[in-house]
Amino acid sequence: MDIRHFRYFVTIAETGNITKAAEKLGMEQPPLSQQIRRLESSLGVSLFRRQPRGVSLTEAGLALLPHARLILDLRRQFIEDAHGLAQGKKGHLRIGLAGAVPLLPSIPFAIRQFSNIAPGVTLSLEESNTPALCEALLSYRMDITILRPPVPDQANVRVIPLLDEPTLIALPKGHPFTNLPEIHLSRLAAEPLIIFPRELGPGFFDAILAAYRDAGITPSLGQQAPQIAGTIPLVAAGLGVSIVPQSLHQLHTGGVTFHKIARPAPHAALAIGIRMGEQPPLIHHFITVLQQACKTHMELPA
Amino acid sequence: MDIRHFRYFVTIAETGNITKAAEKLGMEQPPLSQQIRRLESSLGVSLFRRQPRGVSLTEAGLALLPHARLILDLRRQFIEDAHGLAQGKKGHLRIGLAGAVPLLPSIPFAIRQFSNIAPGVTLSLEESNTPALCEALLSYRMDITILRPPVPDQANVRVIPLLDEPTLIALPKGHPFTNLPEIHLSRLAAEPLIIFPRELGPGFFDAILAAYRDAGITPSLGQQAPQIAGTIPLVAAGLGVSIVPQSLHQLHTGGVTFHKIARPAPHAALAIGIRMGEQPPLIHHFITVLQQACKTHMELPA
DNA sequence: TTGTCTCCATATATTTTATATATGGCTTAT
DNA sequence: ATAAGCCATATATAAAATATATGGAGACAA
Repeated sequence: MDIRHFRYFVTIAETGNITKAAEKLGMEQPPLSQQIRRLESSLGVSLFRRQPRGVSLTEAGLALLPHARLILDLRRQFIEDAHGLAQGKKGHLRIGLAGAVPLLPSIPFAIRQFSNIAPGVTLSLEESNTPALCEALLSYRMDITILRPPVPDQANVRVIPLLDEPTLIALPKGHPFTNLPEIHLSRLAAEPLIIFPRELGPGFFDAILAAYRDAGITPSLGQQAPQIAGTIPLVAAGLGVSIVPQSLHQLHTGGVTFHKIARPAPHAALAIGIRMGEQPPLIHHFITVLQQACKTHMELPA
Repeated sequence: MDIRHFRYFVTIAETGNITKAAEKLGMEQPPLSQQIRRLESSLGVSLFRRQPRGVSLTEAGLALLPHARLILDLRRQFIEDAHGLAQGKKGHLRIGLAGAVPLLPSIPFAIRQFSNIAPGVTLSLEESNTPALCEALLSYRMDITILRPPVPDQANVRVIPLLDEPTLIALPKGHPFTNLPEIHLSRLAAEPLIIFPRELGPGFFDAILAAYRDAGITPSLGQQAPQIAGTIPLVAAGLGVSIVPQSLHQLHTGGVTFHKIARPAPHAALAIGIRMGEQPPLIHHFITVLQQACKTHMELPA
């Protein structure tokens, strides 16, 4: 009982004539006769009545015909689904986002755009830190990530630069520098720096430290926040200042003001991370949409 | 994309290990690897990720797996249905009944009993005259008939005697003979005989005529009724008398009384009619139930 | 009725296809 | 470092479906 047999059965039932059915099936009559007989004997039922001018369905055949059609239909659907998945028109994408990435307008924009373009694709989003994202990626719990380079194992994760986000200084409300149009890092020498821990975001951490160094000072490290957005409440509490990606200015939690940084200012790099060597069409599409969105969306009002 | 491939796919997905899956499938590992690779290339999707310690489903594979399971299930159901049909446990039976047969208690009784025994079988009933039943039988519009022999083409219809039903005389209400315990046919010589036309029921017709002849008289033929039960209103209208199968006494249409016939009395023979040479289990079962019901149900109160 | 035509069944040969066997390479575990 | 597990490849074998050739039974027309 193979797919082939279902097709034979249905075609013969439709033509009522083994010879013509064979022609329709692109084969000769004897093998078709043989296969149908074999099918009937294996099922233990006669599907057709052999008549002088052709064949006609028996009661059993009539009863089973819709069932056979259904199976053929489902098989066709299966194959179509597979092709859809192959072309990235259908499927599911598990997206991992580094801290505060959803606050960056171009990312949600790109995601919305992608779901419009590929309505057959379902998405799931998860926010985490860069090392955890890499691990999830490599253990196939995620399909694509937007992270803050560098990544722990360059060998297995392919990193595609996406954009460089400017950073802002976050000051507690009422801080003396609040009125300055832009602040040079050197003026922060005396303030404890609240920062996202290096092990959770080495790229961002190092960029900030490098900027301090370029400004000729060494920051006094204050408390650490387990998430990038978590630095804001600490600043609001007066525990120090922080350097954060520009997108965080969208967090309208009272008690904190954001300020431009005079050059040299650190940048928060964002990149796409995918498994090395892989690039299914679904992921490829998504990357294209992301890059496009980041190019056209040169947004981020200060 | 064959049934086999679906099974391979599902089994590998379940074991996560091609070698073990092959064992489970009763085959060796290389052909299984080969078939899955062929399947993947024909679908254009990778179903599995080859990993050092086995294989794991890709997103596409995960998405397609339930679909494959469904198809395998439906195929199994198909085969089970076919076997059910083969054994007469499932299916449909188109039953043709000669005129007034449903009035005979043992027939509906048998039908009810059969639907209890074989709940998977659906039944359809149709009442018609014997020649029409035979034709429907031979053109496969019916599967089994209960008719009044003889039948037109003995060659193609197999007739299995079922029972001999006594007949009654139907008199218009108030007829002088109404009070007699039983009536000899000879006393009906003067009464027009309302009868079911010979072309629609030769067996019954001839049996009545033979009884008249045996009684030494010739009936004066009155109006004909297109159905056996149709004779009753004609009798009630005073157009004559009629000889009817005993079961018709159940028709409580006013204006007619039924009376025993003194011997020699005609009998209305009932028989099962099926297509010559065929006897699917479903029909065989039904015949058995019918015969049993007619034996135990030696009913028919006068 | 006879001849012819249509259509299915059977028999044999051929080809295709799947499978088994043997082996190699890669990765993980001990 | 060595062994074990697992998948891939190559070749050979076996099984299967199919094509070709032919026969037979019934239907239809003359």
